[in-house]
Amino acid sequence: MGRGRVQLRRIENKIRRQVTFSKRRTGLVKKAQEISVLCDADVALIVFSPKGKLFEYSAGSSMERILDRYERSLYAGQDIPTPNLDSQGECSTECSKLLRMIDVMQRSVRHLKGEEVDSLSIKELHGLEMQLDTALKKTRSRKEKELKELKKQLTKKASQRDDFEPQNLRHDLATPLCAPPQALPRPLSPPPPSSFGDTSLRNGVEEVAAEILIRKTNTTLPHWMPRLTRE
Amino acid sequence: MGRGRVQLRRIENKIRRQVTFSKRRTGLVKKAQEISVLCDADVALIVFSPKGKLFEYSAGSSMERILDRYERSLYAGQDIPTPNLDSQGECSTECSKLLRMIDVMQRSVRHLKGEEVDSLSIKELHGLEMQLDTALKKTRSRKEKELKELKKQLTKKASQRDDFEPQNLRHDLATPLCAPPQALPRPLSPPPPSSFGDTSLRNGVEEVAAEILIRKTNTTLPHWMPRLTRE
DNA sequence: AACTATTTATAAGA
DNA sequence: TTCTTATAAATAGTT
Repeated sequence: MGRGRVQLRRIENKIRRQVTFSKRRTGLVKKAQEISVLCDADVALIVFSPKGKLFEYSAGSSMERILDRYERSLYAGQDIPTPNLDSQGECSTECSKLLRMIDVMQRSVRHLKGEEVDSLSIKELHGLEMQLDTALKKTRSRKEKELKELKKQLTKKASQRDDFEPQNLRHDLATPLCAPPQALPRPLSPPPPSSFGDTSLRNGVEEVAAEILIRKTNTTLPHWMPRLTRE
Repeated sequence: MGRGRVQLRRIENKIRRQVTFSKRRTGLVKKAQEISVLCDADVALIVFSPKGKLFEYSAGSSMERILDRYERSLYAGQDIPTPNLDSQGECSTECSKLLRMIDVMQRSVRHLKGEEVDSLSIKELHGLEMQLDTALKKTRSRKEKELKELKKQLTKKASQRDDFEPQNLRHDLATPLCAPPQALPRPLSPPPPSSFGDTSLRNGVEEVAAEILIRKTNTTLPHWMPRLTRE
C-alpha cells in the first residue's frame, strides 16, 4: 500500500524503520478499534518498539480486564504449566506465577458462585448468566440420569431382598449414597471416604432418593477451597 | 476497503458480523506480524469474539514474555514485592502446595462450568445444582439491576439531549468512558478528515449509553499484582 | 506533517 | 468456509 511493494523483512534504515513503525502502529490501532466496534469484540494490543517503548491499546474493555480474561481462559483449561522447581532462582518466580494464577482462578470461582458480581459489566454478567445456565442444565441432566440409574438399582435390590437375605443389601446400597460429606465438587484423586449414614432401608425407593436430595447441603465455600490470605 | 463505505458501528446482522470478524481478525494479525517484522517490534494481540472465543497472536516474542514485559513496564520505577520464599527447602514445598491447590481449583472450576459432571455422585450433583442455581439467581438479579440503571441513565440523558445541545452530550458522555489506560488514545468515533459534517451523531442515545456502560470499568487491583500468602 | 501513487484490505456476492 | 472483484483504505516514498 504504498509506492513500492513491501518486502517483508526488517527495515534496516533506522529512520525509515521508525517512521514506518509510527505509521503502522497508528494503522494497527485503528484496525483494532474497528474490529472491536464493528464486531463487538474485546481487543488488547501491546506493542514494544524496537527501542523498548511500550504502546498499548485496548477496546471493548480495559486492558486489565482483557488480560485478566485472557489468563482465565488459559487457566480454566486443562494444563498447568509444570514449573521447573530445580533451580532456586527460578523457584520464587515460579511461585509468583502460581500465586497469580491462583488469584485469577479464585476470582473466576467467585463469579461462578455468584459472588462479587457487582464488579461485572452487563456484558460480562450476560456471559456469566449463559455459562451458569449451561452448567446448570448439564448438572441437572446428569443428576436425572443418575437418579434413574439409582431407582433401577434399588428396584432390583428390593426384589432381591424379598427373595434372599437382606444383610448384604445394606452395604451395597449405602456405599453409593453416602457420598462425601462435602457439598460441592470434590477433587477425585483421593476417593471420597464413604461414611455410612443411618438411612433406613425400610424406606421405599422414592423416599430414599428423596432423602438423599433433601439432606442439607452446604452451599457455602467448600472447606477444601483454598483460601489465600492477602495483604 | 470494500464495496461500500464502512460505517463504524456495530454490525447488527449476525452473519455479516461474524464474517467481518473473521476477515478482519485475519487482517489484524497480518498487520501485527508485518509491523513486527518490518520494525523489529514485539507485538501481542488478544481478541475475544463476541461469543467469548479467544484468539491470540504474538510476534517478536512469546505471548508470555510480552505480557510479563508489559507488567514490568507498568511497574517501572516501583518496587515489586518479592515473595518471601527465600529458604530453599521451603520453596519447592511451597510450590508443590500451590500446584495442588491449583489442581483442586481447576476441578472446581470445571464442575462449576458443568464439565466433568460424570465423576460426581448424586449428592454432589445436588449440591452443585443448588450452588449453580444460587449463582444464576444472583447473576440475573444483578443484571436486572444494571439494566434498570441503564434505562434510568438513558431516560435522563435523553431528556438532557432534548433540553440542551446534542454536541455537548456526546462529549460529556464520551469523555469519561473511553480514555484508554495510557497511550494511543483514539476518539470513539472515527475522526472525519473530510470537511463534511459527521452524521454519526444520528446515533440514538441508547447506543451511546450502552457503549458507555459496556466500556465502564471498575477499578480493582491489577490482576498482575502479586499477592503473597502468609503463614 | 502533508501529499499521492500504489498497494493492500475487505465488503459484497457467489 | 473460500474465491472473486470492485472499491475503500493504508501507506511508502516524497515534499
